[in-house]
Amino acid sequence: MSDTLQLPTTSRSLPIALLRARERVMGPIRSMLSDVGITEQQWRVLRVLDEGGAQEPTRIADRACLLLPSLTRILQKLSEKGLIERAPDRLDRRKQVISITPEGAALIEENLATSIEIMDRIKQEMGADRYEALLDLLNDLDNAKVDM
Amino acid sequence: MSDTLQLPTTSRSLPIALLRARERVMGPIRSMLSDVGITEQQWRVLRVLDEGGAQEPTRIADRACLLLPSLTRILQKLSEKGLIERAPDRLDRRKQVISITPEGAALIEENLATSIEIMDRIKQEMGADRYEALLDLLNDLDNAKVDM
DNA sequence: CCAAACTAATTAACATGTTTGCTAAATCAT
DNA sequence: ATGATTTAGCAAACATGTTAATTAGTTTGG
Repeated sequence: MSDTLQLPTTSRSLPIALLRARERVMGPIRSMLSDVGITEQQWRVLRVLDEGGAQEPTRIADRACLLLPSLTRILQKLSEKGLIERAPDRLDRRKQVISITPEGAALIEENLATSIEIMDRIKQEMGADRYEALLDLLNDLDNAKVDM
Repeated sequence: MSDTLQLPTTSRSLPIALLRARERVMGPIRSMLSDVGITEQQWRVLRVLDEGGAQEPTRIADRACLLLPSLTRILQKLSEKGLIERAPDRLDRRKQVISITPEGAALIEENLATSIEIMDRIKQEMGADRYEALLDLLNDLDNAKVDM
């Protein structure tokens, strides 16, 4: 397909452009994860636990960009799979402490390289400088105050 | 845990950066739409129909970035609300033709200005040049071939 | 012509997104 | 202290995301 003089409207719509870009990135990652039998969100939770150590659900939700009700269900699934464990917090009985099991850590270990490869392919395809520029702009947008 | 393989921190992780940026943009838009009683996806479908005229579900799904099974349910809801209408395609009886009703068009009319205002605020906050650069990079990413 | 392959749309099943409300526990204010 | 407020987490309800299977209609190849 040759270049068009005018891009379709949807391409200049920020919400849709963000949606499409994310789908493009997540496609290969999701296909990797489906081979392992976990979802994208379950993967994010395991990574947060692997990197940040045992922590409470509220903190996990913040780091993994999940709402607490979603996380509640995800933790139940991960617990059933034997990939995480739960323990009560002794100082604050409202809280729990979630930790990754050896099985969970092994799953991360086995798939980390592939995950990095996928992101590197995208980086190469876009060019490293443009890739970094995109990350900068996305963080800018996240830090923008859009409320009145 | 091995330290030779290190994924980027969340702010330099493209999937998470895309997720956060999108949440930032959609927050105010969702709050506008909840006042009207429709969801973000229902709004996208109505806008596609308003802009592109009557068309078939497959085309709507492509333009609104929705999977066909999701769209099927959304069209049912919009039909119940009286915002769209369905008609059979005379040339190909597998197809339908979906069109927006006057009520649906009125809903768009009443909220488009607010929607544009929200995006303009974000554009101002980021700076117009950076906003446009972001859209360009997102489209780049969408056009990148990440499959092998 | 006709069986095979394909296409459009739907349905089903499971997981998550999102809002709301609830319970229990901790903190605050007077 | 103690009533009001806040915080942590869970559950329910509804909508969408995602994959697989299904139905009905159309096109293709021999």
